[in-house]
Amino acid sequence: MIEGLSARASNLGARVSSSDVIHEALRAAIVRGELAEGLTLRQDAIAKMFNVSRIPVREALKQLEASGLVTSIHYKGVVVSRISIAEIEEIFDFRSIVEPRLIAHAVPRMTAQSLDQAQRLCDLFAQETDGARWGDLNRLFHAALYRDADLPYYFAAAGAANDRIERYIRTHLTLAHGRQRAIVEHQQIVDACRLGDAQLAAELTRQHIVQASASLIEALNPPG
Amino acid sequence: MIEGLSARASNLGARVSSSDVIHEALRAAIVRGELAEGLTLRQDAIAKMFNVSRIPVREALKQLEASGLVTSIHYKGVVVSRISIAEIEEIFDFRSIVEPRLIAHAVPRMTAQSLDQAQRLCDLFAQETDGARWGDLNRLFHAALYRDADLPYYFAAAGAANDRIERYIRTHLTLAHGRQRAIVEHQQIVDACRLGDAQLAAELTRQHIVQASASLIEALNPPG
DNA sequence: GTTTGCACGATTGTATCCAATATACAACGT
DNA sequence: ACGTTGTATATTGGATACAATCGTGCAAAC
Repeated sequence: MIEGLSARASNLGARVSSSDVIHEALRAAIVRGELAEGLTLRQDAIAKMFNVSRIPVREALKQLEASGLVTSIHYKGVVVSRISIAEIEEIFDFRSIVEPRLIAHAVPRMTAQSLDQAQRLCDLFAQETDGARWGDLNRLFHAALYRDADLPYYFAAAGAANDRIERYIRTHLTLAHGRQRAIVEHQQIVDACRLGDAQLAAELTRQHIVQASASLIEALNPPG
Repeated sequence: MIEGLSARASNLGARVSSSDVIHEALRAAIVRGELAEGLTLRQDAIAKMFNVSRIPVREALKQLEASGLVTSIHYKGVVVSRISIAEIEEIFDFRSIVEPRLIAHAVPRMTAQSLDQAQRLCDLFAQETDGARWGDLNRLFHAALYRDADLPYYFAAAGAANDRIERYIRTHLTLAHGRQRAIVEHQQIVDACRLGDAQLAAELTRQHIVQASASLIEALNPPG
């Protein structure tokens, strides 16, 4: 009788609050570099965009503040966090010890399905011509490799670290040199996973991150 | 002329909002285990305690949610996050790779003043008779060792990881065995720092964390 | 010309109020 | 007795309204 409904049923209880929607939208925009560093985010303007009051906007901003993507100044507003070159280096360094641990743990647990998906994302990344998509595909690729690690805290920590520097990774990937190198290194990592060599996969991941950091820092540093 | 004021000047712009005060109070209470896991936090009750409306309370709760200390369920409320033994192990493991990096970086930068303070906290920890203070002193001790590393992202990451498990560290420290061992290991770490041996300090820190994890997990696991 | 005081608008912080939803329990039929 | 339905209450999510504060421009004073 009512079983026919189940296909159309949705989990209404899982409906997200406005503040969560706004939080995610702002997060994505900041991470992708669509909102420049130092930009002040006006509560009223955001509220109007989403057609809500300022209350959920403020809650979203508090969440962003907790993850460090914005900084708030009393009675002045919140601004998209600035990040120094030293901090970028530090966060890359952080990734270089966290992500190898993730992939090393993931390799022995990796299903053929996950491996296929990683390979597919690897190929898509190599073939994609739209520069705006490279950042997304890069992130999806890495996430696919780490998912089977079953280390939620590490996974979240790596994600948070990525959020802080993804902007720069994106610009890095637009440099022909950086992207070519990433394509090669991604394939090497996938191959190591396919071989089941966790140590190799970890070391390649570490080098991949260190390389990216070095070449990005070089590009960012004022020539002289 | 006006330079004499600088010592008395305070950053008025940094005046905290109600929501920040509430956030910090809740955070401290959860971290110390004064608010049990699974407890639902009623906005109204908290608002009355602080004599404010529910708005700043909700903002504080959103911040806590972002750092994982509470989980929110739509239209039901926020509850103090439960944490599984597997997660506790994972977070200890995370600390065991992050904190050695911090101390290794700190050692060559450590001032005599920091070293003295670490030694003082180490002694205070060993002498303190009030069990409720052990957790605070333990945390202050570790923070003192990491401060000079000048790695704000690592420092914050270690702090966040600690927040999630500090409750359990506290119970661990109330076990005579755990505390005695911590006292010895703390002194060894300080000694390594005084010698300027970054590698040794890092390795001792790693072992300190691994030991604590093992003994705590053993205590938590249902006997059988 | 520079500095000081002040009024005004813009913006944030918070209180109060309303709507949406969950939970507990009573009423009811079988 | 048992499960179902209706209803009251508690609680959250969000809108509106107001207070506190900041920034700016402008005029007055020196």
